[in-house]
Amino acid sequence: MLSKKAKYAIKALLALADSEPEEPMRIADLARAEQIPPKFLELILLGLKNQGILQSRKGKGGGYLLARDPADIHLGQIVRIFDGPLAPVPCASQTAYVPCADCPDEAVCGVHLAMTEVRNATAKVLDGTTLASLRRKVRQVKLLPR
Amino acid sequence: MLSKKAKYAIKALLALADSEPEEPMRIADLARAEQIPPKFLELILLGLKNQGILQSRKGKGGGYLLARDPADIHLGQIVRIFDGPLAPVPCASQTAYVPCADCPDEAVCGVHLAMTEVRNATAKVLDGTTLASLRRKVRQVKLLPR
DNA sequence: ATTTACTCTATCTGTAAGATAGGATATATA
DNA sequence: TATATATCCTATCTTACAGATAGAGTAAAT
Repeated sequence: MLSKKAKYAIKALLALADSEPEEPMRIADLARAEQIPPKFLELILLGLKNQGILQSRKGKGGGYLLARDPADIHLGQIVRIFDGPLAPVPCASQTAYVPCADCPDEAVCGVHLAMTEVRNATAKVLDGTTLASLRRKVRQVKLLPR
Repeated sequence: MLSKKAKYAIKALLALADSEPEEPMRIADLARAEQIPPKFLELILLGLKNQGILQSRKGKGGGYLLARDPADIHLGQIVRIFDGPLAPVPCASQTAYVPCADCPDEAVCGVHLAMTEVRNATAKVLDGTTLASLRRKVRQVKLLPR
């Protein structure tokens, strides 16, 4: 399951990627636009800032803006920040590998084998999706007659 | 994250698929072989039985055995039993779809779009893997020189 | 009858998610 | 320099769930 934090983070980042590049957005505005509890969003944006995804400006006219190009911000990174490794089991993680204490031989473990495939499939999608590419897809759908 | 229940279930089922087809295995033996807390495994096997994956025999010489052909038991089914839908968000689930209360238009939601891709990639792996196919892979690795 | 092994319900503990509160700090501008 | 504005940061609350254990009940074999 994707946590609310990760979900809200993606929504907020997407909104920022869709707004004026040099114009900061306030927490309160972002929260209202994306239907997110403001104080909760505050925490999330702060986390994203500490990870170098966002930058902030204090005081009047302040707020948050993207610290990097939307084409350089991958969903995989966002999800990992809030929900940890993508792999369903620690022994299948590439970025945060931890062996199972009980497993005598990982190479021959069915769970390890199957879950490594799941983690690779997930990583392919999330590390292959950027804020820019996702925004592009959303826009494409918006143009479609419905 | 894969729950311990789902993980233990897969391990136990794999062990059963690897044992004599008509010979029941006792909870205690299965627990020892797979390093699973016995009373916890008990619950898990019971669940699998109630879902028609396993059958059981009581009394001396009793235990659990597969209720179906290993080629007919898919990992996706097992994971769904214990961990619910594969999709990271309910609005991306095929088997247990629930719309987001706050989402005005799902078709145009970036989270929905990306997470649908993740769910499809995950389902492709897990619904495409059976106890039989997984056992085959494990055996293949076992034959490899290491 | 007795042993064996599954069946079922209840319960316990710890941890984490989701969320809120409120004071501290920095910045713009009058 | 005072004041309004907005982020920064830490603490805390509540609830739910995962993981696990206990123990009495039931059915089958010998």
